[in-house]
Amino acid sequence: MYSYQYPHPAVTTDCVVFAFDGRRLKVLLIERGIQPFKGKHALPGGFVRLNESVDECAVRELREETGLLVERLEQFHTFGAVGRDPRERVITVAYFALVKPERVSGGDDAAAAAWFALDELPSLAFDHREIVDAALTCLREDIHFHPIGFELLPEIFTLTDLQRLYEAVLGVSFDRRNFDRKILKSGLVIRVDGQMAHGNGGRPAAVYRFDAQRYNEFKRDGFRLEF
Amino acid sequence: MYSYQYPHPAVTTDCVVFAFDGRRLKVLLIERGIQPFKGKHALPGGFVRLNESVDECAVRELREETGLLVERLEQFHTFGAVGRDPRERVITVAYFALVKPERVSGGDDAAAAAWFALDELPSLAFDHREIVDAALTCLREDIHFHPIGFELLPEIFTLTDLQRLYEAVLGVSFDRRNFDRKILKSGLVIRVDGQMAHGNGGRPAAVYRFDAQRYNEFKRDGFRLEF
DNA sequence: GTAGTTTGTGTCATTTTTACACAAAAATAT
DNA sequence: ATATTTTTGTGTAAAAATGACACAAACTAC
Repeated sequence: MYSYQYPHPAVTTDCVVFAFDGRRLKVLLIERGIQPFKGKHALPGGFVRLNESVDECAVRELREETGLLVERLEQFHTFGAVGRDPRERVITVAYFALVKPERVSGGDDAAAAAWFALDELPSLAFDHREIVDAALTCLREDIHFHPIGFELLPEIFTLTDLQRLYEAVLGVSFDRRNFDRKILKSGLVIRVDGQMAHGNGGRPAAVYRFDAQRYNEFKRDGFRLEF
Repeated sequence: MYSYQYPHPAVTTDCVVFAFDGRRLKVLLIERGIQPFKGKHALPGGFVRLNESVDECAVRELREETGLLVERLEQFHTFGAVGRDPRERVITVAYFALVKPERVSGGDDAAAAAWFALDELPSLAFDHREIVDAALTCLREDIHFHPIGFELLPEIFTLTDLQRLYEAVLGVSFDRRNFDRKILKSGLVIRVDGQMAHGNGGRPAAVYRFDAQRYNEFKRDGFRLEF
């Protein structure tokens, strides 16, 4: 029993984990094992402990509930409406993460966790649908400033992969030649020699990797990819 | 006495209120009347009540402590490190607001509140310095997408005023003719006829006001002012 | 091998950006 | 009053970025 002179809300973290399967953005959801909303899908998350920072809580809860150990969790909004949890007053700090496709069906012990395409989300517990929508909005703004491909694509990729990612996130489509020109001019990607991407049902494509140094400069100074 | 089965942190809100005096950005601070950090300067803010949303708390606390009733408070980050308050575990949700200069030395009953230039901030209580810095970073990103001049400048203003605002926020300087051309082409401002801005020690300048409709379009669709 | 899919490649017109200088109007100093 | 200082108003030319656009080559699937 923990007593306070004034009433205290509970504080949780929730994580919206995005991945890209080459066509669509996906989100990692768990199935709730307890009431309320037992059996419904929800974002991985849980209560903040007093001896951990909120950021640490987000990382820990995500790992505990899905097996994913994520390098970077980006806090994007805190949801603090009255009544968003039927049990008690709960304020949740929401994070999003980007993971590479290697980890989507990977060896993580994500028994209860599963990926859902953004446009085929099941009904979610609490206000988690609103949280996912807010995360997506945030990602769409972020993509203008941060070269997020680094975190969502495999180590090596084709320019078409990168273009599909941008198109999926922003919901638009680009001219292939103009897109390539812009990306190449930025110096963000480096061509990987002696390798081609086969198996797409067409002419093999040149493969690229991100230039980590240039990538970090962009993260620091801002990156402007405007279409 | 309020008791819980598990320990709960306290949750507060803090507000970074920015104003622009024509030269520099200023921040509204209060002087703490109680321990801890009694006598030190701090951001206006306080504990979230269970019957109000976190957003409502931010508005209420700002009004109670400074007399300012702000139309829009923008939540930008939640600070959740362990030990950031010596009394107990406190997580704070931070907001920022922009106010017009009319309200800076205005009739608000802001007895204990005072404005400080950003580059002359006193030492602050808690981690509030870090919060101010984060707010400024956020404002610098925001200015690229939102025509914040509407909220920081008086109803009518000169293009030089607007340019000084951008220069103060971003810490750079622009060519006057190129700046004017870009602003005018955007259609964001409308010239106010029959009035000139005298008293600046030079040739009188044409005065402008924001086009509210165009302003709202920009807020919805995004606004790109790149220099 | 045939059809279908995907990649690689370049140019031109338009738009946008950047750099840059001097005269006019007012305030200030003498 | 007069001179000096400060601030505003105005245009152009070169460079860079953007957007539109088509066809041949390399592979896969059948």
